[in-house]
Amino acid sequence: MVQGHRRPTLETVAERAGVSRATVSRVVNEQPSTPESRRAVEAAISELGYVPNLAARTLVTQRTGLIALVLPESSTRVFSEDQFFSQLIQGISQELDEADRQLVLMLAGSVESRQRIEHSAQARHVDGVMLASLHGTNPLTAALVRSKIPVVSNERALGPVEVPHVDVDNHGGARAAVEHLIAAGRGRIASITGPPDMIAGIDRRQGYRDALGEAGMALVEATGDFTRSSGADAMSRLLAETPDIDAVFVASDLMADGALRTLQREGVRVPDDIAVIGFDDIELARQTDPPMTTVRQPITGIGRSMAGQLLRAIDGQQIEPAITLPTELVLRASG
Amino acid sequence: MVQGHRRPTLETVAERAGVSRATVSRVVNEQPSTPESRRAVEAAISELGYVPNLAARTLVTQRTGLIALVLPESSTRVFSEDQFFSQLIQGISQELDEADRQLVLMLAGSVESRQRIEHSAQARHVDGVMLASLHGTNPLTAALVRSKIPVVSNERALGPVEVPHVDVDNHGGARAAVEHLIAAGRGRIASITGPPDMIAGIDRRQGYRDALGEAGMALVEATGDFTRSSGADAMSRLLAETPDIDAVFVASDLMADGALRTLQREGVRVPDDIAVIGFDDIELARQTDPPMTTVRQPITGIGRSMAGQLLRAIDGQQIEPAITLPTELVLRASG
DNA sequence: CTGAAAGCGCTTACAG
DNA sequence: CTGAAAGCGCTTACAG
Repeated sequence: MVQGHRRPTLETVAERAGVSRATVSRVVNEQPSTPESRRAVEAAISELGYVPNLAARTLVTQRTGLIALVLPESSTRVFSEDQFFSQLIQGISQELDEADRQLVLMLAGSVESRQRIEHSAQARHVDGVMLASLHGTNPLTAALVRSKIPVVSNERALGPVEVPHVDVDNHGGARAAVEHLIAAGRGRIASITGPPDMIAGIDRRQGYRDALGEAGMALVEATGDFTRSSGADAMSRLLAETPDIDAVFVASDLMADGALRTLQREGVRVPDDIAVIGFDDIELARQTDPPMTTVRQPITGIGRSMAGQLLRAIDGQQIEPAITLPTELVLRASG
Repeated sequence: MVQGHRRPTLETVAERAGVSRATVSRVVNEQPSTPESRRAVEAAISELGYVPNLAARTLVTQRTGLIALVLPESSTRVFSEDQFFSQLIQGISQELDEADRQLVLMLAGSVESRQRIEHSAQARHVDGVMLASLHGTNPLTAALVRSKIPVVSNERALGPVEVPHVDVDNHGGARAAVEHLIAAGRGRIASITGPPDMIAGIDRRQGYRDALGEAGMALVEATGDFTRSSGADAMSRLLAETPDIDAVFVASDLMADGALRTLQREGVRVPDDIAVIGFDDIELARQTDPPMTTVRQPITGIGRSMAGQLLRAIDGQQIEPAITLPTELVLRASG
């Protein structure tokens, strides 16, 4: 491969191969051509080290090959220890890799960054946008939907705008966890809930409430924000206010780890005195003491599915307005 | 703002404002123009909702405004609970936001993805590349340096290639931690080290060795891979093989958390029986029981500095081949 | 300061 | 299947 002073263009390759630019373009884009010209072009390409210029291609095709993932930078969750976003990105990457698309990460922390993202979408700097855990009230969601760029979210929107989404059965998962506790004979079941302005917080709480309601049992709730320390604090409050509880359903594994640490410090035995069940099944759940019973959600699968849906939407296909992936109760020692 | 059927172009704006395309371009790019034409153009822009086409601009300026961050997807660290990458990204984003550049995330897991990244760099799909914790032997590093695209790494390369980097004083930080243990009267100090093929693992281990060597004390080492479970396992081995140790310097907070869990399970008191010091000072360090003494490294600062250096390199400026940021021993209860 | 014009590097009907 | 030509939407010397 010869390195010239400047990058070779289609023109250079055409000259070398003795064909027209159009023919080179067709070979590059794998369109029909005679074996001879294909061979000549391919030889020229590798001799010159030709790589197509993305900008030029984008200018005519109106496709950038870039897919944005918008994350709420300011959220305590993104940059907490929670593995949710890491796993989500992993799933998304797998799918985009296969489609030869490039992931672009955009953090929607400040007002300015939100405007930049909105701007990027309007200018079609990217072909489509994935929204992850933006609170439903975030103005960005509505703005993107309005701009008509293909969008997929990882949860249903809270506000009036409709946005296609891929989510898990938060309600059913929470309900299954609580029903398991009831079946195990637990009589006073509390819950450490997630933020009341996030779907994951709302739906899991509702699952807890519905399960207890059907059993005619009383609600005992403490609110957290999906961080470990909020779980630890919530557990302390529960212990102080309702010392007779014998089980806790915690809306995330990280909060459950915090709760377990509080219980351990207070000398409360798990699960003998109080059973604990988390939600997520991140790696941490296998490493707590005792290992954590939890509701597994297929985070990587959400990522793959979101990316797949978005790719189809960009392709002009009709996509389902909502996909709900199943959860699964994983029994370990804590509850 | 009027929404036409298709996006407005410079041409449309020029017509509406009654000036030439060149004048519109100059106003958009904040070049000198008379107040009157500026006003007319700005009015037309907002009426039409004009947003410049990135591809067209890139085609002529040869700048994309995109900056890549390449992460080793396969590494256990990226998608572990370790907050290192999250914080690094946060720092990078702050800096890029200010410069109005867009971050593009590229995961270098598979051979194919590495080739795609190399390809992207050659094709100048991005203006520059940041490398984070790619093992020095990774062929990608050399390939990028060869392609002459501006590159900055978060650690010095292990192989023969030189790459500008921003790192922390791993050696000095480790040394300070161990010297603190010695000064506190600990007589048999072990270390749980990081991977021997990563700079952070190598340098922190050397800092431990040098501090012990000067004090004439014997080395007691167990190797981990920066994950929590590897820290727990290494601690178990140390306890079994050298039960007389009274302190451990652990090369990362996450491994130190694993070690603390092992000690707690084994009924070993911290710091009374064994003192523990970690490295990183991520949020977790404040939440362990007891709270962790650790070596703080300014991860967000590394990100900002990397991005800053890269931006300067892209700008054609000469940048320093190496920047080393200081670490700081944070005293809490564990050691 | 402004406009006419060239050119960035591709793709894609349109003929042949 | 192939080539000549137009065009994607900008920026930027060059005159004036």
